[in-house]
Amino acid sequence: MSHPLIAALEKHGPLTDEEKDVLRQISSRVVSFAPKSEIASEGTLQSESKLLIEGFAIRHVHLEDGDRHISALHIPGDFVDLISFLLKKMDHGVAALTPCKVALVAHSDLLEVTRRYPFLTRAFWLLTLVDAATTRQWLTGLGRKSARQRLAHFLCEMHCRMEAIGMARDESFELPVTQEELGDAQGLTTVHVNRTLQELRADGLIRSSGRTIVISDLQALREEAEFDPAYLHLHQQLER
Amino acid sequence: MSHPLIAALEKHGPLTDEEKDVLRQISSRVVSFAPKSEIASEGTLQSESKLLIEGFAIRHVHLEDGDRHISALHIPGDFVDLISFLLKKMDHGVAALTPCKVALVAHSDLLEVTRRYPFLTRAFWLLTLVDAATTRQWLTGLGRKSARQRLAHFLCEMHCRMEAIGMARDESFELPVTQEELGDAQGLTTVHVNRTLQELRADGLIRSSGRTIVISDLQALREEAEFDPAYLHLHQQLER
DNA sequence: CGGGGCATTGAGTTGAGTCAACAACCGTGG
DNA sequence: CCACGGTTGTTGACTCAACTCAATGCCCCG
Repeated sequence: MSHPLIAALEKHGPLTDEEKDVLRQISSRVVSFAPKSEIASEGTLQSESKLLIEGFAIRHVHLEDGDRHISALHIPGDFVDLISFLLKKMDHGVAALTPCKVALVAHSDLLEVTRRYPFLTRAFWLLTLVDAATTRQWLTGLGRKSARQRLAHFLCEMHCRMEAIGMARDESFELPVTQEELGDAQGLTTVHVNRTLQELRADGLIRSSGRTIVISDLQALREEAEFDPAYLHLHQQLER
Repeated sequence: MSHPLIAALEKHGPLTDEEKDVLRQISSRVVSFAPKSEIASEGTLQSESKLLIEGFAIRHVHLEDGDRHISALHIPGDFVDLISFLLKKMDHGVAALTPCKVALVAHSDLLEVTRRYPFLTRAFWLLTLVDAATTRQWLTGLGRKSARQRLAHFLCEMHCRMEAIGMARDESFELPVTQEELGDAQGLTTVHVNRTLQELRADGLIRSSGRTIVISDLQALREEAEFDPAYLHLHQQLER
């Protein structure tokens, strides 16, 4: 397997050998996290950003009444808290959903990169922009779409992203997320998630057994959800 | 009045004279937009980013059923579509709410800046991160807070941001937004916005006449909303 | 083979939406 | 200076998508 960080950035433009070397150097420290453990806690100061190499993680915040909200689901290759490079204090937490392997990238190294490698800098910046675009997409869903549309949209998004990193086979992929977590992400209760998923199954749009999602009718699901993968900017090219 | 772009970036660290010159040069082209006109349209390619100098603007998307969602409200000093520098194709539109003055910053100039001025590059990047943090905050509101809390939170946020650019006097500020627009932003209907605002007024948290908002009890409003201005990162300093 | 997540189901409730008037405000043209 | 029409704000009556509460079933793992 090629280096996940290099792979992620190369989608947006070819890298020089020197740049690749730099990326390998700054991401060589790898640590593991157990499921449910916090990779970066809300309110803390970070001195390194974390690149998810293996496993799934979420970005979440806790409200006073004990409620939780999940604002992102991260998959391998995601730079889960690149934002903490410039916004030192975490305004949300990041937690492992499954066993995770994470590369620690020191902020001091990132600082050096921004001084010397403008192209890499823009590539990193781009990653945070795509992240933000995804958040906006979720926002629109929560603001104006039905539970059914939101879940459909979420499944389309995950399918697309998993496919992009080679973790979807045909129309099926692993989604190690409970219905409770789905609800916390899409602003729904567990009960309602359950019923809505049943509807999607009954209507022949998806099949799912345990953690495996199979999209039976991608076309129809995307129409339901008004899903257009453009916002993921999977093929956005950067100028040198 | 000092230059709005310089003012915005200097909050995060002192700039050199050279850097200030560059900023002045790249933002010297200023154009006007009438209320309701589109500053940048959804789906189009941009070759310049737009800095709002005067007036209010929104970021919005339209859904198939004719519904609209507003994902941001921009005030003077905001770089409304800095993201289009790297994500050329707009995944949302930006429209003027009031008469607006906008500085056009060519993407080619931004590219040059990223090549030569690492500190400015990081400062620009930071702006997009704060923007994203705000979007996440709205997301959490839509996902897990009541209409009342969301509106309270929105008012706290606007108060804070307006104060930061010197456009709030004491606890009052202008908010040239209709109840319909408020609803489109916070995922509510006009009717419900109306009733909820009345509640906030009745409970002595705010007063409002026309476009002027007066926060009567800032402390109480913030508690209601669980508002913590940290996410606005108004004083986040950047290293050189 | 027993306990702890998860998923599912049923029944009753509610925050927010819908629909439909009506009132207040504001700029414009006569 | 006023009448007019369009936009925005307000109200009332009714509906419904999603929530709450409370069981029950299921499956995996030790």
